[in-house]
Amino acid sequence: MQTFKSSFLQTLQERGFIHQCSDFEGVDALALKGELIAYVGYDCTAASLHIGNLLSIMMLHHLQASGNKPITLMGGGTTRVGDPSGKDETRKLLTVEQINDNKNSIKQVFSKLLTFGDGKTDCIMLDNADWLTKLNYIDMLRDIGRHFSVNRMLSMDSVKLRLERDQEMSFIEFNYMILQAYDFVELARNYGCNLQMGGSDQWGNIINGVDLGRRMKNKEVEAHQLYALTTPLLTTASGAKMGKTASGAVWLNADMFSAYDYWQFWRNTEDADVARFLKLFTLLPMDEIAKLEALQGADINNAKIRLATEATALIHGTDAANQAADTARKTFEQGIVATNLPTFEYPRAEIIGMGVLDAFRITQLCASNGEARRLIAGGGLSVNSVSVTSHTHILSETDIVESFVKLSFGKKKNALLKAI
RNA sequence: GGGGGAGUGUCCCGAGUGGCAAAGGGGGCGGACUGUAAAUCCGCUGGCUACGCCUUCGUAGGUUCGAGUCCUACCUCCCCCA
Repeated sequence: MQTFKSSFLQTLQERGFIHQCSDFEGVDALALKGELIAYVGYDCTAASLHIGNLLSIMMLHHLQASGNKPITLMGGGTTRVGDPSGKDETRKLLTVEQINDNKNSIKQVFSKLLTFGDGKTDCIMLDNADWLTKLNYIDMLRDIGRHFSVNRMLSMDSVKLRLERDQEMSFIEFNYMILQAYDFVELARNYGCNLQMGGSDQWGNIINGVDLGRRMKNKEVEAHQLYALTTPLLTTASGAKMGKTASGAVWLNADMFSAYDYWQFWRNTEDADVARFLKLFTLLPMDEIAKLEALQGADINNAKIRLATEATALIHGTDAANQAADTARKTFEQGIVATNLPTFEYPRAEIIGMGVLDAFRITQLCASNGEARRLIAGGGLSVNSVSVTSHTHILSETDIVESFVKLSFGKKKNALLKAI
């Protein structure tokens, strides 16, 4: 454990953000003077960022809060190439249109946690398509390519692992690290950027940028020392990768993952992870987290509720977070029908006489009749909190309580049929 | 260019003798126990108008009462030689 002088590194350290750094002292000195200009790059492979990316956004937030300048870099150019890090197979190449759509869709999240503008510590957003697409192949080989040793590139994890597993690695992907390294130098040159942060899987790519900066400095480019800082890979205490659920990733955009589901995701955190996540994913002061951390047994649930509400508020706003907390309390603790569950309206006459299989399919709780049948056989479906015992059950007048029928899939997924 | 090998249940890995809706894992989901946790145990993990029918083993044909399994061509990938 080292001690840092700057509040930036102190904060990152006590909250558990730090995995590796190329030079702690150098970063500490810059941070102390408020002269850090740090960037994180974001892939545009999906229409939303997910909680894996959230870690680095939080880091940028702490950076800004400590008086330094953050840069968010959209990978409009690099996404056209595809990052091979941590992937077994080549991903399908996205079209330029898809990438642009994704880029626009992703952008909205940053303003929740970062202040943009023209001021000294205001965040700026850039897109590496602006310079990467203008590169000339021969010039690039001469100016940048000569600084890269293929011997070394082959030894990078992102390449080596592919080769060891006999997995295909195309030339386009092989170039990814060069482009990312170039990004760093480009940002250093034009924006004074001096630090790149990212997940631990990005270490190799980031270091390449640092090295490129040094090599070019000796030659033609007026550049300053560049630094690298990475966060640990996020896993749950039981070792599973963070952020994957049955339906896929935990997205940050509300239209892809509702505030309620997002709240639920954090609410279902394992006991052993609560303190760690409070530090990483909320802005609660450390002494308050210490109090929550001290809770034992079933009281840990209070800490989880706090975690869920705080984390949801950061991304979806305080109102949405409180509403999600409220819905959860009614649904789970009081068994009351909360009306902001997913609701599907149908004429009263149609609901009466509707088969349960249809009802669960219509409300999208079950994907097929077969799935509904299986779950009924296993006691997993219920109507108005009463377990359904037969797949031939027909909804009747008595199932409609104050014009609602509450359908539940397991204990955690609910939907309402509303009679109109 | 020559020789050898591989592609299996649309989540992944992986058995598979001509009778196969296809072994076994992992993951996921549901149930029990709990605290909306973890661990553990049990069940499920192609579709349907459902004791029956339809669609699935790289693609397209063929042999056969019957093909994941045999034959032919093609596609993709890997290894060795040049």
